[in-house]
Amino acid sequence: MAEDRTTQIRRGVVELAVLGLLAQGERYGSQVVEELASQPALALTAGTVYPLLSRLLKAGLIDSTWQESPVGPPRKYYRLTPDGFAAHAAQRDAWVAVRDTLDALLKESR
Amino acid sequence: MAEDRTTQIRRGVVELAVLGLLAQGERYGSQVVEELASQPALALTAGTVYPLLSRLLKAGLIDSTWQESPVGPPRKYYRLTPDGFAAHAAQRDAWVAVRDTLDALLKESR
DNA sequence: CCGAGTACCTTGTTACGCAAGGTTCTGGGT
DNA sequence: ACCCAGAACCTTGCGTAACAAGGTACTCGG
Repeated sequence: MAEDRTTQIRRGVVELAVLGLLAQGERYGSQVVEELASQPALALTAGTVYPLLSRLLKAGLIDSTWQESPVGPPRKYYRLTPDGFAAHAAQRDAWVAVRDTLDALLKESR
Repeated sequence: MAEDRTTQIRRGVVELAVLGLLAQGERYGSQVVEELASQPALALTAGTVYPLLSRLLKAGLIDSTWQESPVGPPRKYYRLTPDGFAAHAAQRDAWVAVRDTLDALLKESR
């Protein structure tokens, strides 16, 4: 496959994106996929999101409950735990630090 | 090893950081390591930088020449090729897109 | 009762970040 | 002459993540 180097930039930011989304309120899996896939700069797929949700569940940063759907199979809703909110805050701070550092570095090379 | 989740945020951004640094002018390996290690938000080590430089060399994004050092063994200076400058510009654009998308997403959850 | 649509998740590949280890070269001290 | 400290280079091995592709299950309409 051709190497899409810009893909690399997305790496490491995905988890924060999911935490940020769930910090706004609970969502079910496909919904998370849909919202993140609709952002061209992120372009996430189900194959990325579901394993990530599993990992966050196992880490105790989110939990989930099944709820009926009016139009199809039941949906698994995910929401942040207290640990999840803490992780979200910590990662957001780390993000800001990296963002500012990189922006400063790129500014020099204009 | 304990999981440093903030490490993940650095992922994918390292290459752009090196390209950005070399876009400012040529540098030798240890110098790149030093400058990037001194940024707490990046905290890169030699074990990360050298393999990355090798990869960039092989990809033709940078090239290198040996130069004498006044104080020790010779130094290998790296600089961007035309392809490297193009990659730098492309990745910078991708970075801006991801950065803005993520910032917008995080803003919602305040 | 079967196909279309919705929703869930797993498997396999590839590649990266990083710690740890290892080599080579230079100059200074004895 | 010799050795050692230090500067500079790079490689190996491990863990983990992103993603494509594939697979399962439930619901409803015809």
